[in-house]
Amino acid sequence: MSAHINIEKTLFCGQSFAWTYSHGFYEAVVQGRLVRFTEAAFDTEIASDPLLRHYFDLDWPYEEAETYLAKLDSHLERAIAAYRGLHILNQDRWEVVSSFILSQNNNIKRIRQLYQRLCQAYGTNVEGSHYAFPSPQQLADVSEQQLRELGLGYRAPYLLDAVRQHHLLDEMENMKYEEALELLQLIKGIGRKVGECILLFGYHRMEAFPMDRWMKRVMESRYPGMDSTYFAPYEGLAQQYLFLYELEDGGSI
DNA sequence: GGCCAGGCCCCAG
DNA sequence: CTGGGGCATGGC
Repeated sequence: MSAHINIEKTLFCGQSFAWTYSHGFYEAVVQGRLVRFTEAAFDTEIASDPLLRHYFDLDWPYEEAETYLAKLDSHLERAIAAYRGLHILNQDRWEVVSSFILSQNNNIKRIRQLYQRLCQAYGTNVEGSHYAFPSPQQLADVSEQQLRELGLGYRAPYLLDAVRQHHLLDEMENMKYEEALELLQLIKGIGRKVGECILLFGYHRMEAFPMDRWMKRVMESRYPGMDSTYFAPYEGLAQQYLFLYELEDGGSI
C-alpha cells in the first residue's frame, strides 16, 4: 500500500494527454515503453518499478501538502476532499512542452486528439497501436503544412519553433523560476501560462501557478485580491486541485 | 449554429 | 507596458 495516489484524477486532470482508459486498463507509452495496468495492480506492478515510481511521483510528501492546504480555507478543503491523492507527474519535458503549446485556446479533449495524432503520424511504434510521442528529431523535417493537416491550426509554426529551440529545455535545470520562465518564452507560442504549465508538469516546480480561464474564475470568485503566494509553498498542487474542481464541479457550492 | 476552449502574437496607444 | 483584436479547429 505504497500509494494513496488518485490514479484516475492524476492521469486525467489535464496535465498529461498520453493516457487512455478502457476495459479497466490505463494505457500510455512512457519513456518508450507501453505501460498498461489496472487500478488493483498499481501497487505491485507500478509502485515497485523505480522509473515508474518517479513518473507517478510516489515519493513526494503529498499527505503533508494536502493537510496543509486543506486547512487554508473551506474551498480548498472541499477540492482536496473530492480529489485527494492528486499527484503531479514527472513527465518527459519535450512532451510537456509540445502538449501545452497545443493547449492554447483549446479544450482538453481536442488537445488529447492532437497529441495522439502526432504520435501516430510521427512517433515510434512501440506495440500494437501504441506509439511514442515524436522526438524533436522525428519532427525536424515535418512541414508546417503537414502539421496543419493534422489539425494543429495556427499552433503548427509554434510547435516547429519549439523543435528548433528544444535545446533550451536542458538549460533550465537549476535556474531561478522567473529566469526559466523568461527562457521558455523565447519559444513562439509559449507565454506566461503555458510556461508555468511546463515548469509545473515538466520540471516539477511547485511554485508554478498557471492561470488559465478556469483559474481566473476561481481567483475572482474565491480569492479576490489575492495571489499565488497565499498557497505557498504548494502553489502548483493547490492550483491543480482548484483547476480540476472548477472544471468538474462548475465551482458549485 | 453560435459559444467556448489549460492563450499567444502583434500592434496600437 | 498595457489592452484588445484576431486566430484554426472542432466539441457541445
